[in-house]
Amino acid sequence: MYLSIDFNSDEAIYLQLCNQIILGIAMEQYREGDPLPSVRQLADNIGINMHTVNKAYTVLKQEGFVKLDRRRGAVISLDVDKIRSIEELRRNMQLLIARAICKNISREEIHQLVDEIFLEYLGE
Amino acid sequence: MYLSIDFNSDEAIYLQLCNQIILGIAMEQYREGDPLPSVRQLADNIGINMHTVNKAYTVLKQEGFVKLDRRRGAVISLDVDKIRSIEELRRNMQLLIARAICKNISREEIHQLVDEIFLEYLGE
DNA sequence: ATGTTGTTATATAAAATGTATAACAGATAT
DNA sequence: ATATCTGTTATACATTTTATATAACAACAT
Repeated sequence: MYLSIDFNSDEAIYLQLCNQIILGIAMEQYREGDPLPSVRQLADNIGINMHTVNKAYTVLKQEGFVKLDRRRGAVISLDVDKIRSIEELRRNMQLLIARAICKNISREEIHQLVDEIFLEYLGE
Repeated sequence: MYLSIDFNSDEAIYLQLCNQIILGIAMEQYREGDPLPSVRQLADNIGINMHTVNKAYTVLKQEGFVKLDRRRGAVISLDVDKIRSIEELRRNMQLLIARAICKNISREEIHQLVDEIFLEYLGE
């Protein structure tokens, strides 16, 4: 479990946690059913407060990446609401592509970037 | 100048302004050299504070989308630092794609989405 | 001169973020 | 049973971010 937090980042700690865990799932470091560290363990490990980790886990639960269980703690559990996910992806992608167009980045360059990232994640 | 602000959004007003203006540039509603409304005009128009608009304009300047001029106000002016822009795009795209993979969205579906958005923006 | 720019300063209020303790109920292992 | 581990909830506090409210300034246009 390699979670590196940048305390000087302008990004909130709990969001950094969310993003890195989602990256870990995408890169198949974590799989369905795998447990995450308990909020107290992870907080101690990183050197932050328990509630910051708890907030990250709560967001991940809300967004359908983990389930929280009093017995086993936080467990990777993917709830795939594909329609909703694509809607959200489209909204965010629109903003990224708008910025890209303003910076003279072409459609082809974006396609290539997408392929590179998929290769990096899945070797696909 | 259609700028619609959602006051109930969790997204900060000045960021909504930034994003909509960048969308406007990408969709070629605004072109290089076009003036934006003055901070006071736009603030009055929307019904928000002058400084909120000023912050949006300052961020847009910082990110190379406009130049600010005491004479003419804010003017669309694209500073294209392509290398830096691609780095930023890659970082953000990595997060989007990680989320997409977790939600069983395929590489092909993302390519299609990119094409749809380009069509929407540029008819390209 | 008057009015418009962006800019800067100060002050205030609300919300978001992160920390610090503490306690609770459910589950597990001994 | 007891101790220990879960997530959960509550309270309190400090800091930062966000947004507003006034006010004034220098540069420029008419």
